[in-house]
This record gives sequence, structure tokens and C-alpha cells, in this order.
Amino acid sequence: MTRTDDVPAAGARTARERSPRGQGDLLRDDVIAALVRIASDDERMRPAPVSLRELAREAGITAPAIYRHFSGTEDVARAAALDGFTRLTAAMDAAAERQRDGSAAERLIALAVAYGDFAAAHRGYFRLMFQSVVIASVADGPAAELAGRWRVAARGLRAEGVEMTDVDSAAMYLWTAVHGRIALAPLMDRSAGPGGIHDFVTILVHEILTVGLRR
Amino acid sequence: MTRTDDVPAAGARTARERSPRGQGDLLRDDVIAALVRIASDDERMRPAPVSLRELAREAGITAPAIYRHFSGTEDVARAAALDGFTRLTAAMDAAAERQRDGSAAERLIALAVAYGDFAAAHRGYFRLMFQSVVIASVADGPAAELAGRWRVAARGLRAEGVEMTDVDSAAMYLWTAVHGRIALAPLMDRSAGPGGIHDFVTILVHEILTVGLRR
DNA sequence: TGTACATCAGTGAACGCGCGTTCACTGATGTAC
DNA sequence: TGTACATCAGTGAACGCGCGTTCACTGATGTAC
Repeated sequence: MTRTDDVPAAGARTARERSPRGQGDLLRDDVIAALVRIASDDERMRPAPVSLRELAREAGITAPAIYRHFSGTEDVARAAALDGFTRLTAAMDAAAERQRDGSAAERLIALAVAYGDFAAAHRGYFRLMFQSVVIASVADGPAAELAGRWRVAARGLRAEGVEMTDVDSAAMYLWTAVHGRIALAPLMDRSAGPGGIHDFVTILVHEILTVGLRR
Repeated sequence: MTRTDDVPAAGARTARERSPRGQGDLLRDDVIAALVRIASDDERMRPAPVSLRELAREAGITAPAIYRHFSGTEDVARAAALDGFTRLTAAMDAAAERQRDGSAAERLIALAVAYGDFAAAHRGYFRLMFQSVVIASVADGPAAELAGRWRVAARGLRAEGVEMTDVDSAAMYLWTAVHGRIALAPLMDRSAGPGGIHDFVTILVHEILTVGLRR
């Protein structure tokens, strides 16, 4: 008898070790990480969205264990999006901090580059964060937090004498430009692609420096 | 005997009338339209992607009939995306045509507004067009066509004396700004939203008119 | 120090369901003679 | 004009499968006495 029905299916992750007593919440993070891993893979997102069972396989647990922490896959997606916004905001903060002694323009460039780098390095998170399913529930909290970072950068520019009629609009404009560039990257890189996100941001900011943002 | 198993399930569309002989291709368009209808509905996109059977129900036919025209749901999604690009390009052409006697700036504004209006009016198409599943297969053909429209507009601006070092980059920049605004609209409208897409575009273009696009 | 018990972090089996896909078929309409 | 046949646009039944969700359970570890 060579039964194989009870071993993990081909391609499945190895089984996860049980969390130590009192640290059951570790699984929560593992499940989120599993979803992000799946979301970053084009091939696995294609035919269907993530099923609860696939998520469990990826996390190395059985499906019912997910119900200890989440009400279902949509709940995991929401948690992953929140997590992504937190991480992106932290990455932007770290980038700005590294430019603490630089000019406001340098900080803005660093901010935008961090945004682009995050999108490139964490495709799964980015996809989950701006998914229409999740975007409404995230608009007030972490997304507003993120918007604040752009506002700080715009205020910094103005403090250094860059002309700007409405700082908040200018901040949203910067975010919008960078985000649009990332969203259209798959199309841009073929039809016309001089530089990557870094070049785009640098040129954009220098443009703003020389002419201001009359908005 | 009050059997109801063989009548359409609650919520299903009414059955479709069979196409006349020789016009079997009509179903093709009906299936695409059904997918776009589903994609435009947040609630129906949420729990799962469109299944072949749901698509058939929406189109008012039985599931196997879809195989006459498509290899599966992914094939329908690709066809719908192509159709969407064609429609969007046509809408932009019509908008530009309406401004034939206007200035290049007016045509550009009309172009961008048409882009934004299409996104708002045809959420389903827009979602399908820029879905990661489909975007690669669309980059060379209809998306390049669309990029061409932005390039024409940018060239028009330069012909009217607007300073611009690289027209193609400027065109991609315009597209990027407008697209980013649309993609982030659900977040913008809460945290900071002075005007809609129309205001955004108008300000953007007037900004370009006064300072040029040194890219 | 030993032991009974409680709790915790999951597992494993089972259920009914909707799914994609196949296959033979049906009935309306056009075409040949 | 009539009739036999071919084609076309689907339908309806059937299959095996993976799914979400429930439930009782297991076995390791902490706690009380």
C-alpha cells in the first residue's frame, strides 16, 4: 500500500510547526505572509482568487485553523492591506529620516523612490492594498496616514521657497503622479520607457523646483 | 408537483433569445457585455472572480454555449479588455474631434476628461483593462494605440509653442498623471478632494501651458 | 516533587455545493433537387 | 412548390473536484494543589 493521499499535495509548502503555547497569534502573521506571497505571484492570481484552502496550504496549516484568527479570506485580505500600508509608511519614514540633513527636495525624492521601490519589491502587498475590494475600508485610517507623509514633504518644499498655492493639493498631485507611473509601468516600459521610477521622480521634483506648483 | 429546479435561480437574468441563424457571433458580444456588467459591480467582484457559470447566467445562456466563442473566462476577460481599449480610444478620438477648431490645450483637456469620464462611466471595462491578468497581452496593441493619442496631443501643444524637451515623455507623463488620479480617486475624495478629474486636468494643463514641460 | 486538570493550538473527517468541462442531443432554419 | 438533408446555435445531463464551513477530537503545555 503506497497511499499518498495524506501527504501534502505537490507544490504545497511544508507543514508549519505548531506555535508555542501563548503565542497563537504568530499564526495570524503567517497567514498574512502566505497571502502576500500568493498575491505577488502572477500565475497564482490568474485563474482564481485565493481560496481559504490554498491559503492554508501556503501557510502550512489546515483550513479550519484560519478561523481562529480571521472570519475568511476577505478578512485576511483586509488585514494584509492594513499591514501593507503600515509597512509602506514605515519605509517612507525611514527614507525621509535618512535624508534628515538633506534638502526638502532630496527628502521628497527619497519619499517617492521609497514608494516606487516598495511597489516593485512587494508586488503582493501593493496589489492587495489598492484592490477595489479593500480600498474603501482603508481610506480613513492608514491611507490617510500615508497621505500625511506627502503633505509633510510638500510643506517642506514650500518652506524652502518653492512656489505653491495649495500645499495639500500639491501633495496629492505628487502622490498621484508617482502612483500613476507605477500603475502604468507595465504599459510604459514597452511603448516608451526612458527611465524607471527613480528617473521619473527625479525629473518631476526638479521640474517642480524650477517652476513651482501653482495649485 | 411544484418543481422549480429547472427555472432560473433567483437573481438570474432572464433567458436570452437564440440568435438568428448565421448571426451566432452576436452571443460573443453578449458574453463580453455580461462580464463587463459583472465587473462593474463591486459586490459581485468581491467574493470570487467571475465563474464561467455565473457569466452564462448573466448572459442568459447555459455554460457550455460560451465554449462556442471563448476558451474560458480568462479568454473572455482578454476580449473584454481589448474591447474596452477600443471603446476608450474611440471616445477620446470623438472628444478631440469635437475640439477640432479649438486650441491644442483644449483638445488635451478634452482628451483627458474623456479618459476620466470613461473610467467613471465604465468601471467594469476600466477594471478589466488594467487588471494584471490581462495587461501584458494588451501592451503592444491597443494600449500602444492609446499611448499614441496622448502623443498626438503633446505634439499639438508643442506646435503651439509650449516648451517641451521630449514630446513622448511628456505624453506619457500626462497619461500617468491622469491615470494616477483616477486610480487613487477612492482615497483622494476622502482625505483631500477639491475638484474631480475635470478640475484636476484643467489645472494640470494650464500649469503646463504657463511653464512648459521640460522633460 | 508528583499528579490531576484546564487550556491552548491546532487537526481530520465529513457535509453539501457550485464549479469547469464533456457529450450526445434538439429544434429551428437554410439549401439542393 | 415540396421535401429531404445539412447546418447552425445552442441545451441538458452528467462527471469528478475543490471549495467553505462544522464538528468532535488530540496532544502538548501550563497551573493548582
